[in-house]
Amino acid sequence: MEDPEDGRPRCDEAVSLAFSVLGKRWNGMILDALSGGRLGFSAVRRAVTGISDAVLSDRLAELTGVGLVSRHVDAGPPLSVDYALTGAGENLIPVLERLGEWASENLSESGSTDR
Amino acid sequence: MEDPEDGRPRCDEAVSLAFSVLGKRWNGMILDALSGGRLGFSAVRRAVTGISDAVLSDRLAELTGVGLVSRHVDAGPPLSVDYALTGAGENLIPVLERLGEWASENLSESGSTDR
DNA sequence: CATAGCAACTATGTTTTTCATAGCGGCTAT
DNA sequence: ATAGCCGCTATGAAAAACATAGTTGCTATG
Repeated sequence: MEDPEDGRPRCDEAVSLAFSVLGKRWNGMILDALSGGRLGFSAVRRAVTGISDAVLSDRLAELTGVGLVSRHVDAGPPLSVDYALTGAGENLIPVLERLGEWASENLSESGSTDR
Repeated sequence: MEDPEDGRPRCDEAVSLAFSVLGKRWNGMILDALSGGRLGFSAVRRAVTGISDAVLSDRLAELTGVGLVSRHVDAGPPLSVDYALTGAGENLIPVLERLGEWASENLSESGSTDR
């Protein structure tokens, strides 16, 4: 027998699921950057200050993998690739806004110039 | 002179600030675990499945440092320490709930058994 | 045309984080 | 007395993130 609802506090599964993607560095910021519309690789890099090419490439692939971002290639001739939020990704936008409000009201700019 | 609103998309500063703390592994889950009330070190560890002592210790110090969690020691004799959300931390709860809803509606359980 | 530059990545090697495991001092339950 | 829980800290290994350089394809400049 396991213990079904044993009263012991636990982190909510859904929240845990959310942070399996948002709890990794940059992911939230990338999604936020894309909330304004589709962007090319370099545009995302510029929007998310501090991220490196290698990591960005990795993150975009990951976000695409979980279905929050879609990748679209236009074989021009001037080949161009752009990334955009999927429906699931767009649903996150309002939550990100709430998060932003919370941060600016409850988190001091200083505090963690860590890393 | 910098470029004030130059039209180029950028990740919102507030969101970026939020993820400077929530974008680190475990932090969001720890805060969620504490949303139900104060907990001792081991209780948090049990609530956040998978975290190790060393990392938990680190994260709690960090969250305490940015003012989201408060640490309270009761020198019993049976010495006990507990952690609780501060006002700032509590303000995050509703946002975490939104995040949870979003995750269960838009994120598939599978997908990233990463790490 | 040659040189330089941008876009979109990949490759390489180093630095940081995160991790599992072990241990410690104080107290309690058996 | 022995074992066990609580709240941590120490240690070394594994994984992630990082800066930097290089690649291919196309364009803009001289």
